[in-house]
Amino acid sequence: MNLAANSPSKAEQRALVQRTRILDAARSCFAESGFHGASIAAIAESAGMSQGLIYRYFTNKAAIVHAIVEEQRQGRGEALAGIESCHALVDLVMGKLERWRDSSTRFGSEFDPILFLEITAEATRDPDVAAVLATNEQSVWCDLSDVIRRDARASGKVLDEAQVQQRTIVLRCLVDGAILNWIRDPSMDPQQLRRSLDAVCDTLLT
Amino acid sequence: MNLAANSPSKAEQRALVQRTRILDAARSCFAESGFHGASIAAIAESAGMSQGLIYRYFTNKAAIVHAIVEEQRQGRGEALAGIESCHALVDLVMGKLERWRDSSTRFGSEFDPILFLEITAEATRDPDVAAVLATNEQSVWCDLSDVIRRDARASGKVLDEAQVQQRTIVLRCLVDGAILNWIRDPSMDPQQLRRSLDAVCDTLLT
Amino acid sequence: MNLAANSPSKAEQRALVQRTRILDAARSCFAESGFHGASIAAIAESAGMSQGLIYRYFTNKAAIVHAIVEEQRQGRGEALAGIESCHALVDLVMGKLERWRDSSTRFGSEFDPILFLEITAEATRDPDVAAVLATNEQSVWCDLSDVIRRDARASGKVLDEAQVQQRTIVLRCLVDGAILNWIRDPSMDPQQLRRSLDAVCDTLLT
Amino acid sequence: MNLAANSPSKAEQRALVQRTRILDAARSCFAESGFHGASIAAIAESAGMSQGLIYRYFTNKAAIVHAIVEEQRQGRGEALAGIESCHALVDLVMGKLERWRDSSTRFGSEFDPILFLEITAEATRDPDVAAVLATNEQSVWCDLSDVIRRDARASGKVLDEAQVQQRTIVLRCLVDGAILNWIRDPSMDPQQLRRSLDAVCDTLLT
DNA sequence: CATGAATGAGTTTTCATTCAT
DNA sequence: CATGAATGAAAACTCATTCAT
Repeated sequence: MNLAANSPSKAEQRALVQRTRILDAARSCFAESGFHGASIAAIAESAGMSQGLIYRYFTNKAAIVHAIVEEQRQGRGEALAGIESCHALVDLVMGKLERWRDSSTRFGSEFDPILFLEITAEATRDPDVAAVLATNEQSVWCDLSDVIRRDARASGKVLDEAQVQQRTIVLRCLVDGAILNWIRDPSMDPQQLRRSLDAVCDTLLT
Repeated sequence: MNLAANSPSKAEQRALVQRTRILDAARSCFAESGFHGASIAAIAESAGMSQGLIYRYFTNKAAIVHAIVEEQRQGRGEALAGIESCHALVDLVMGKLERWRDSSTRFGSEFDPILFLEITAEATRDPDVAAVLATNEQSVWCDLSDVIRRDARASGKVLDEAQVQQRTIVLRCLVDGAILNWIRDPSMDPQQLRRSLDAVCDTLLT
Repeated sequence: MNLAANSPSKAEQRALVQRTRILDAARSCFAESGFHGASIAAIAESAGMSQGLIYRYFTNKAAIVHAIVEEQRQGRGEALAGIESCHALVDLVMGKLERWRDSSTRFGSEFDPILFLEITAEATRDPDVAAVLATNEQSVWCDLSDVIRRDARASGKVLDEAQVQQRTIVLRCLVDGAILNWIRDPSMDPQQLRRSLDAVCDTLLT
Repeated sequence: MNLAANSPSKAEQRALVQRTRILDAARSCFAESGFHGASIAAIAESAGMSQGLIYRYFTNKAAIVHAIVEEQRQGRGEALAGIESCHALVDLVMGKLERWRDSSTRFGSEFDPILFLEITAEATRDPDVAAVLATNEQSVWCDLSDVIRRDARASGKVLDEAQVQQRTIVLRCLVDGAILNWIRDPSMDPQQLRRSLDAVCDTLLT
């Protein structure tokens, strides 16, 4: 008997595969047309299945949106988890942005700046999305504060709590602003952006 | 006949009033429901006119969106035009954000951060919107660069072109990031955000 | 100015006409296919208009059902209002049943036994329908009791309240049962049914 | 070999069990949501089996409806078969109605007044159902006539055929009307209803 | 025998757009 | 100039039925 306690059954595996197919399709459709602009029909076609089948795996279009939101939240959390310094953070963000621009076909649950915008906008309408975002903001805040503290410690400085908070805010604004500008101004030079962010990071330790 | 060359006729004046009524309504509907979520019916009702009349002044729903985009672009330009220093810029942005949060009925052609998001997202889909945005980015870039230069001159510093560019990028990211964070994290303390931005502005002159 | 206080405007008149067109179509579709079996598409086609237009006059399919229920309720009330004796009641009911059978194309808001069934069944599911029915039952009860009392008085008898109630129940069951049998057994002889009901009415006065 | 001519094989027995499970589930779903409102999915879940399996035992959803109709017909026949007098009939009907109201989970092949309505309504649409009902009406007619005759004989009266027919009609209307009223007016007092029906039965023998 | 994933046609409902008045 | 009734296409969602496993 290889039916160990938690090993997924064949049916469960298939269900997972299907959910993933739908989410992959939804992600790309949402990024292309927005949450409201993308139709179930488009997602179904992109996923290569009938519209009806989607409703076997998600009760709602909203449920798909929520799943995407949750997925992006997790991705953001995992990415931040391993970050040790401000410069590493800049490197991470710039890397993701460049990888995103290069891949015409974005697959996997990779970070997508347009989805990031879409989710933020949706949060002002859908309370469920807002709730997920609110919770996430707190953990992001903690992660960034830790980065700031670690960075300071590494360079032999001592920051009081007020200083940590201030710098955390700056870091957040910088990162979010970089993402937004990346979208708003596709002609922006990545190298220059990266250098600018790094420069601010340096001053954060002064 | 006082119908001199450029003085608008009565009919033209009326047309302008009507367009403004529609745009006011559209702005609030778009901010509330998004470009796709807001219906012509809702805009018409909010404008206190029939749906059909809207099509006398705008050929399309898209045309209304474009007008709103253009309007916000102008507003941004005018606001930046009078700015003399980084700190004044921070003050301007924070003032707009706080005024927006306080006004339950957002009205007039005031800056709206949600609309700002919506427009950015739409630019990735509608090439016309993207074009307007791209043009605008350049003039914003010039304005911000000027602010940086003026600030430097005022404090007796001399910056080479590379330094100006780098600081301009930082300024842009900070401002956009502040707007984004304002939406994503409604619990954020405005005073703290303002102090953080001011702090970075100080370092920009060091 | 012929715009007297309550005289309906042209628009209101048109709206009324359209509502009536829809209700006429709905009545016949519902009678033919049942509340759930009849589609909005069928009603729209039967009414000779687009599906979308129906939603200008009724918010819901449920709203149409409710309007039909209300309409039948009123019809029943008005019909009962003028009844003076049990025999007149039997005559009324039988007349309506025969007229219904004869008219292949049932128009107007005439009583329809199949709708009557459909409404009763729907009341067990839709609380709104149930509420209308419950209220109606009371007024029907009063009307029938009055008929019983008047009949008794006319034949010089005195009935105590318990007797009135008992006979009212019998009357209700007889009428409803006649309607049900009329549907269940299309081969039933109307004359015989009428005689049977009349016979019971006679005994009610004994 | 004990597989005598008519003894059902094990497979046949199983098939019977499965059919019964499906019909039990269908009955309760149909009573709750109506023939159109109840989905195969709901029936399958209620029966604790897959949707596909249902189609091994019934070709159609319509086939299930027909089976339910047939089943209720048989139940009605069997119930009437043992009836000796009008009062016994009233007792039977009232007993079934009260038992139905009390049982929150209606189960078994017990009589269900809502199903009774649903079937009658369906008969006006589905010719097959209408045919079953028509045949049934005749046998019910015979049964009721017999009850009338027996009752008369028991009380030493002689009725000519016309009288028997008239009273049979009254009996049918009373019973059907009682069922209909039971549904339409859930606040009705069972005792009073029973007394009223009994009172009419008494007059039928006068 | 049994499953339940999959389909496709159908459902109700919405909405940008047009046009007779 | 202004209305708002009307349309048709498309949206989200449901469901009876089939079929590979």
